[in-house]
Amino acid sequence: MHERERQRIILSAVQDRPVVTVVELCIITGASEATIRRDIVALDAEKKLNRIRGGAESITPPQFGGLAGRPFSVNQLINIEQKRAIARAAVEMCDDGEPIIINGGTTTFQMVHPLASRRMQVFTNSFPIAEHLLNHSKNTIMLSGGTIYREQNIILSPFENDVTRNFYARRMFMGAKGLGPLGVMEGDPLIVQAEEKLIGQSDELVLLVDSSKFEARSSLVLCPLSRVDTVITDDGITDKTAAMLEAADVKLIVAKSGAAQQEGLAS
Amino acid sequence: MHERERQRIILSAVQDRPVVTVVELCIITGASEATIRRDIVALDAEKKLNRIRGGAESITPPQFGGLAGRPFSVNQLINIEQKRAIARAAVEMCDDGEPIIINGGTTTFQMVHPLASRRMQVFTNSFPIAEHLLNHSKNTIMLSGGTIYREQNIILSPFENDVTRNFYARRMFMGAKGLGPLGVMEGDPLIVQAEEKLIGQSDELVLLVDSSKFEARSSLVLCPLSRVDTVITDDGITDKTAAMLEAADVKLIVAKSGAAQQEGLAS
DNA sequence: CATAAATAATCATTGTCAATCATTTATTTT
DNA sequence: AAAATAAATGATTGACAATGATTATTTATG
Repeated sequence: MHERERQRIILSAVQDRPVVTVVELCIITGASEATIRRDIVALDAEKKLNRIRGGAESITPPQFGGLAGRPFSVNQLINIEQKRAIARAAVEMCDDGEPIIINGGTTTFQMVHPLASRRMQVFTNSFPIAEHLLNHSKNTIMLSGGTIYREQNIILSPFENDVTRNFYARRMFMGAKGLGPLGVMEGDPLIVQAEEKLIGQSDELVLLVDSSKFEARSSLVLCPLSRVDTVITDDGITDKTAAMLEAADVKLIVAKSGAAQQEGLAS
Repeated sequence: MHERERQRIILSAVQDRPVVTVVELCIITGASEATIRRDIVALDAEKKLNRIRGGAESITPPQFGGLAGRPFSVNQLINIEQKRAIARAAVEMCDDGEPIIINGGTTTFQMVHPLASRRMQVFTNSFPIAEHLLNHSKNTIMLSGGTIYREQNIILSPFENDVTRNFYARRMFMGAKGLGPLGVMEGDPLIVQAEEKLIGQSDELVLLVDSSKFEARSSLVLCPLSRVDTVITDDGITDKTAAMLEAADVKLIVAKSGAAQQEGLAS
C-alpha cells in the first residue's frame, strides 16, 4: 500500500469518527505504527487532522468548546429585529388549538418565542423548533420523520410515505431565500424537497420574508406567486413590490419592528 | 480507551445533566477515578466544564427554567449504575457505521454517552436521544415522525405509513418494564404501540434490562421470549432466571457495573 | 468531634513516542 | 539491463506520559 492510499484511509477513518488510535489505523491499513505516526505527523502539518496522543482526531474546530449545536449560529442574527416582528405577527394570526405547520428556517424559528405562551398543534420539520417548543412551551408538537440534516437543521425523508401526508393544517408558515415575480425561491435543493412536501397540506400558505428577500435572486424556484396566500414582511418593502404582490392577489401584512401591532394593507 | 475519546464522553455526560459525579463517569467510561479526576482537572483548565467537589458541572449555568425539560427526571435515576453499565455493554456490541435502532427509554438513553465518540447510523423514536446525539456526537440521526408524547418522551404516529418501515438495522436496542417466562412486558399501551412498529426491523433484538426487571410483572405482553435474541443485564441476575433465558435460547450478557469487561454466559 | 466521602500524592505498570538503523522498494545513473 | 542512489518502511530501544492501585490527607456532614 502506498502513501497516498494510506493517508486517504486515515482521513476517511478520522472523519468517520471523532478520534482514532494509532493501533486502530495499523489494523485498518496493515502498516506499522511507525508509518502511521509519520502519516499522522504529515497530515497534521497539512492541517488535515489534529494529532493527539494515541492517535488523531478530526479537525472540526469548536465541536464542543463554544456551546455546540446551537441552531444556525450565523444566519440566525441577521435582520433579527425584522424577523422577530414578522414572526410575532405570524403567531398573532393564529388562535389557540389551531393546527399549524412551521417549516424550518431562521425566520420561522423566531416564532418559538411568541408561541411559548400558546397552546397550538404544531407540525414542523425543524428539529430546533421542536426542541425549543418541547422544552419551553405546552404546545402539542408533531415532527416529520427522517434523517436530521445538521447543516440546514431540518428533518428530511427521501420517502413519500411519511406522516407529513397525514397532517393538514389551518396555516403553513415558511421562510424563503427570495421572493419575486417568478415566485418563491430557495437556495438549497434539500430545502426545496422538504418544502414541496408540506406545501398543499394547509388552507393557507403564509410566507415570512423580511424586506431584503425581495431583492434576493436564486436559481431554484419553489412555486409560483399564485400559490402564496399571505406574505408577512417588514416596513422596508417598496411600493413597487407591494403592487406586485397585490397584482398576484397575495395578502400583505407589514409588521412594524419597533412598536406593537401589525397592520393589514392592500389585498 | 484514549484520552480524547474519554473526554468527549465526559463532556457529553456533563451536558446531559447539570452535574455528574466522578463515580458515574467511571462507570460510563470504564476508567478509574484517578483518571477521571485528571480529565476533569484538564477540562476545567480548558474551561470546557466546571470542576466541583464530587464531579463536574456544565459550564453554562442553570440552562433555562431550572429542571424544566430535562429528560424523564424521576425514572432516570433509579438503578442508574446498572443502567450505565448495561448501556455501555450494548454500545460495545456495535461497530462504527452500522445501522442501529434505539427505542426510547431510560436505560437505552444511557447509550448516548458511549455513543458520543462513535459514528453510527442511529434510528430512534426518542426525542431526548436524538437531541443529545445531535448536539454531542457525529452520529447520523434518523427520527421517526409523529406526535411527541411528553410523558414518555417518545415520538409516536398512529399511522402505518411512516419512515420506520423504511429503516432496517443490524440491531435494535430496547428496554422493558419487565421480562419473564411470558415474554417482554410493558406498562403503557402507547409504548407497546411504538415498540411493535420497530420490532422486526432488525437482524437482532437486544433487550437492555437491569436485574430488577426480572421481578416486575405487568399485564401488557409485548412479545414472547422467543423473539428476543440477546439480553443485557447486570450481575444481580439469579441462576434461575439465567436458566430460563438459556432455555428460551436467548443470549445473555452480564455487564459488570464496577469493573471493565462484559462477559457472555450461557446461550 | 466522629465518620465517611472525596481528593491528593505516590508508585508500579503499561502504553505511547522519538530516534536510530536495517531492510525493502522505487528511482536514477551508468 | 545492471548498478547506484534515494526514499519509504518496519523493527528496536530508551525516554517519557498516562493509567490504576494504594495510601495519606483534606473536606463535608451529622
